[in-house]
Amino acid sequence: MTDKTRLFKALSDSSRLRILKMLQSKPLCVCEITEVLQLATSTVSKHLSILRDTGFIIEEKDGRWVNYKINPHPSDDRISSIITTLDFWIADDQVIISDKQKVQKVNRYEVCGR
Amino acid sequence: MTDKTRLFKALSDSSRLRILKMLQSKPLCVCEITEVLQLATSTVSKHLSILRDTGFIIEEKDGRWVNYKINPHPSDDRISSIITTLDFWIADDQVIISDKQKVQKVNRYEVCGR
DNA sequence: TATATATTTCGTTAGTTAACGAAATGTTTT
DNA sequence: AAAACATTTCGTTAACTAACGAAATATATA
Repeated sequence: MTDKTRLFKALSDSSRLRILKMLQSKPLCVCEITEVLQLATSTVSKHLSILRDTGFIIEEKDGRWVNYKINPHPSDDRISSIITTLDFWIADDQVIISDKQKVQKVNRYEVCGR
Repeated sequence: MTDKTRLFKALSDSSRLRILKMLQSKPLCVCEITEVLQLATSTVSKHLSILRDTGFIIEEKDGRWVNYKINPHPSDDRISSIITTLDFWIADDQVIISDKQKVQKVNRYEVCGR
């Protein structure tokens, strides 16, 4: 039963829901997500590892950056189901809308390494 | 965002998932659920209040018993969606199968008040 | 090779959650 | 009204989780 709850536990944190919704706009690196969420880098990295380990997202190394994006081919059908219905499940939330706007503007060359 | 995670938090506990699956077989009172899960009555009562408050189940007073059943008309469409796909999401788990067998046999007149 | 940058891992701390038993509440039966 | 039973509420404890900063790892650039 542990593995059954794991999936829901991954979705039980507002930061992780925000990350999933942000990644539905476009792939992002850790420091860009950190900038939007305003959390410590280590905290964001941990959230990303949880979403990756459950299969919601995948990572792609790009030089010194690690880009994360929505998993395009999850092995677990439940993951696909949740990802596709996520728009419906979390509709017009003010925080989510604000995040999406920030995602459009965020630039890793300006944001990172300060 | 708190209310967005609340729904997933409710599903993040194996006891609560077991309860939902049990109630898909038939309505049950607290002591019957307690007998199957082998937890303290107060613990089961707490789990049921969480599932009720999020809208997954409803309670119906029946004399000295309180029967719980799957909410037939949830106001939140996400609840309906989850309930209908719950069969698919948690398929052929050994604990769930065992629970369903126990649910068939359990009898409130034998189990309660010992 | 050394330095700067990006990310992960580790150890710690504060807040949250699930478990329990005891006490309180409510309902039925005597 | 009192006793019996079912359930909920309350207070406590142990386990879990998210947050952080510091240290470790990895890659790019000077």
